[in-house]
Amino acid sequence: MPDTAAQSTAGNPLDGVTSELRRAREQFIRLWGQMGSNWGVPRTMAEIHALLYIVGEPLNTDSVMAALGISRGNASTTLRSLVEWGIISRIHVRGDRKEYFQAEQDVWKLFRVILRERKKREVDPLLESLRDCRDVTRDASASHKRKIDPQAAALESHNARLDGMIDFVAMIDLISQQLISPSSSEKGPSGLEIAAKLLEQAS
Amino acid sequence: MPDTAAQSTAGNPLDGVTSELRRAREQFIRLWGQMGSNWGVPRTMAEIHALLYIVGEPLNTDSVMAALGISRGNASTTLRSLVEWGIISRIHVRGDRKEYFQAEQDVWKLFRVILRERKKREVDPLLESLRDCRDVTRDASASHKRKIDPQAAALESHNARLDGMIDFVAMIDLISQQLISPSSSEKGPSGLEIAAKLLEQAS
DNA sequence: CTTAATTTTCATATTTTTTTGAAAATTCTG
DNA sequence: CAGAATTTTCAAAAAAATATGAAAATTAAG
Repeated sequence: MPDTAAQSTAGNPLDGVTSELRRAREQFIRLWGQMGSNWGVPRTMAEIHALLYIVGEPLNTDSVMAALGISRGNASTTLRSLVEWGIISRIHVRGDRKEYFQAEQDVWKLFRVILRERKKREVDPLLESLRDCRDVTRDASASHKRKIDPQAAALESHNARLDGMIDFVAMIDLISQQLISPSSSEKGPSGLEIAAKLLEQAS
Repeated sequence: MPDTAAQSTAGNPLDGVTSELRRAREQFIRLWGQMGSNWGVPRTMAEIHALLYIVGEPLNTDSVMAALGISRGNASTTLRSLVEWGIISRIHVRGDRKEYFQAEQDVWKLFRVILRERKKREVDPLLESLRDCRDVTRDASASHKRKIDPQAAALESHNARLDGMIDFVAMIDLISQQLISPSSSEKGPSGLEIAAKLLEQAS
């Protein structure tokens, strides 16, 4: 018997519930998967997360395979990746040798985790690279300025644009830091506080 | 002669400048393209935007093709898409029949445009779909509560989770609206004001 | 209206991303 | 430690996303 979801005997968490509940779960999973691919997250990754979030309780690999109709390799790889992102956690169920996975249930915490990871993996490296890029024309600008070089103006405005972009990304970086910072995560609804702050000026 | 960038006779805006400037431009374009694909934007789309942003002046389709080494079809389609997003604009140069394109130079404006479009295209439909999804189990919940149904608890917690997610997305939606709103865009550095507000609480 | 320049379209090709599944590695269990 | 259950790996396959380029459509100019 090939090791695929179709033939698996593991319980499919989308079975054994009322048809409305099942339909709602499937719809949510589809939605979340779609949204993921809009934002550069592999569909299956988003779908597994959606499944674990909406089912609420820990599931093992076979259940995930059965619920989403995906292969063991795919499930294994994607689950691991989700664990690495800190979006789901491994759970050990007493009396069962299989590993279980469960999703963070606090949506604001989830948001903060994703923000932290994307900042670390994408924004920080981008900022560093942008600064390296800025350095390419730093000395050139000085040397051209002394002569009355025809390229000087182009160099000036190029640097201004690059600085504009760097300042912007640095600001995004700083804001992310604020949203991620422990003070935001330890006490209270946290993310909501920040949101409220932002919305104050609506008046 | 095939209609490709390699054989094009149009001026490549990455030529005819000092080697530092050229290198800086190419590096920036690569970076921005990479960042784009991290966030679900086709690499070429991000690269064209990067090119127009960093060169600063309007370029025609042939120049874009030459600079990035892409086909006419690709350039045409992607430029159009960027115009539809409101990220670049068409420019007509007197005495030249060709169309030129130029990128918004204010990074905060660019940010607001992208936010507006992603909200319109992705967040708003998502929210609507999530609410539809919520409706699937709205009546069910009521009818099951009356009997002492074993599914009632599952339904309850499912609805709670879905509501949590909906509230979150609604909040994101509201914040986006604030950042996009005319009051943010008409007077002053705008985006910066909001950022400052966010960072106040750092103390 | 005709002609030539320019832009758009879209079937096909290419590239990139994602998935599969069986073998290998690992981890429990007795 | 042996054996079985479980998880991971990764080469190959499939699917999805992007790009090409030549033909068709459009647009400006004479």
